[in-house]
Amino acid sequence: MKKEYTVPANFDASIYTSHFKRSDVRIGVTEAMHYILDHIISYPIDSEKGRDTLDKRGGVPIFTVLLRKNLGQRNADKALQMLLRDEVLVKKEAPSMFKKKAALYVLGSAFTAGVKTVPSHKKTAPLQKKNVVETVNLGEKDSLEPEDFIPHLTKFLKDGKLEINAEAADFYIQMAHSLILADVKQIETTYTGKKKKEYKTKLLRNVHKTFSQYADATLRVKEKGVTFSRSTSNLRFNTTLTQLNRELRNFVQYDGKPMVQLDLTASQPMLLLYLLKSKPWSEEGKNSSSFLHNIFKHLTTQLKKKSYHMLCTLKGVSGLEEEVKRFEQLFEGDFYVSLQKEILKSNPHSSSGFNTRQATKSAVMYLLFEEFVSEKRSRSAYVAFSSLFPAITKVMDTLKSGSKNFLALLLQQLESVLIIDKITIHIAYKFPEAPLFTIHDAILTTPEFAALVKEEFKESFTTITGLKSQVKESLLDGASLNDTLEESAKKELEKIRKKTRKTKVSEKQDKMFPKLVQAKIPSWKGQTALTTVVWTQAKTLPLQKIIAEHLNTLNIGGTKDKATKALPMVKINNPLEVNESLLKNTPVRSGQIVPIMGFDIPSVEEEEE
DNA sequence: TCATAAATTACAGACCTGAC
DNA sequence: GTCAGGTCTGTAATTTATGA
Repeated sequence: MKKEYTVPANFDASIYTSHFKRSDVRIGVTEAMHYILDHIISYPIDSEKGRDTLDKRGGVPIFTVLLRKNLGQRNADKALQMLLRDEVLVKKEAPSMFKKKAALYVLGSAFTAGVKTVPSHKKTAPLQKKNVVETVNLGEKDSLEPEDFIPHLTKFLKDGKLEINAEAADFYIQMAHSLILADVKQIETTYTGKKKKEYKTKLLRNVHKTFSQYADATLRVKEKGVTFSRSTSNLRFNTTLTQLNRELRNFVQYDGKPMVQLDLTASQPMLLLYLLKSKPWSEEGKNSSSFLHNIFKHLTTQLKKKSYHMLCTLKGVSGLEEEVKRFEQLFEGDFYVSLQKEILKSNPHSSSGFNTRQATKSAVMYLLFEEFVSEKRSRSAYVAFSSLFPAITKVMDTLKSGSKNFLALLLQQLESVLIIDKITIHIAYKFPEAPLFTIHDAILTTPEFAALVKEEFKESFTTITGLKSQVKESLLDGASLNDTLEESAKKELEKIRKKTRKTKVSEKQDKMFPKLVQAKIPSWKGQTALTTVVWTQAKTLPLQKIIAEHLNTLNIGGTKDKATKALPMVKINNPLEVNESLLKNTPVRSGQIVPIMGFDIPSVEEEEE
């Protein structure tokens, strides 16, 4: 608690506060001004490092939330406002600094000559930042400009020929949706009575939500076109395609033709094998200039914490050669099936986690990317794998020991460089006509080039890594999806049920859509109507269609009761349509409050009609 | 587990309102 | 004019989707 404040010598608070009639306000605001100025002048108090940081930032941060807490909202706001108005303080324009929770301030140029002290009246806590995010990454996020580096991929994304068959996708979504709705009605739960009804209602809401998200995704591709960027951390090339739901990917077309997806089978284990055979941590590795060694070197210097220790441990692992040979043999057949057999052979009792091919695949992902320390080492998947491949497990553990994302990043960078900067460049050179797209470890092209690209994919993978690979080919065709529709719908429902089970059924019933009970429409006729925030909230509702339709029928002074009635079920996909008709037909004046939501989510019974 | 991007929600900060 | 509370808007934070 300070007894006095340090303020600029020529600062006189009474100029700013004398017009306040109430003395407590005068004192409060004066105190606040002094407090703020003192904070600016005597910051940083201690270390050299603090001073450096201050220089770098070019101003003193003030967290408004703390200022208000310490001084009271009114005093803090008024004081800051007046100090800024007369340029006693100047706010630094520094976008995104402190994640917008604080702004940077410096003294105005007229107030930098000398300081004086003034007494403190209140016992006010210093402006500590302890509860607020202290360390903020001030480094700029430098994004690679993909078109400069990988024109062989971006040119197909930019030529406007990549599109999604939105009608077909929408039809598929609706089919799946209705199938799921039918299934939901037959669901038997352990819940009874009211709880059962609640569960189903909630489940239905999630179903609606999920499908409205899917519908949005197709619309996005159609309206916004494709977007792409390349990550600096894992070097992956992210595009609209990588974000798209797996099923919806079947409706993507290039130049009116469907796509063929060429997948590297068991790509992550394969890359692990490549890593284990190359041993970039060994002495020979140090001098090699292959891309794998470069990536490894670069990553170890980047995440250098404990990396020296890590390298020593890696060199000390014995018996690796023999294990890698055994590991490589698994790739002769289907890797996951072979691994599953091996594990079940040696560990017939702890078979859980390796029952099916799919389970084995998940288990492998888990083993690759989870960090196993202390009690986690007793988990069955880890026990089973490590008894079969102790040296490989040791290597993996060591790689994760410095930073737990090391192995994940390493494999992802390997995969990206291999696919994007090596293989696809090679293919593009050989077949310049072939459209090429990537989804991380998969390459997509059109059917007429599929065979050529597939062969080249395999061949250049082998040339670069020295490993034999298998490439799985699948035609992405919306029509063939209908055969597996029921199955997909079941899977989707399972996913949604899992999500629904996570939260307790009875929770949040009354808080479903709290913000939508009332909404203010800022202006109308040619001006902005629904704000984006209100709209995003409105359109996520399962009953999105109702809201806009309903607004159209509303008169001035419409009540919540009126709004609750007449709720037609009309599907509206495009928010813009709704906005426009809202402007034309809704007789509301600027700033008027109109009820948007005044109804509950229909229960299962009501839905049946 | 790891990664990224988009959607969605929460909240800061400025401004507004009506009683006093 | 203040006070106590509100709205509005843009952005940070979180969630949810994708990938492995």
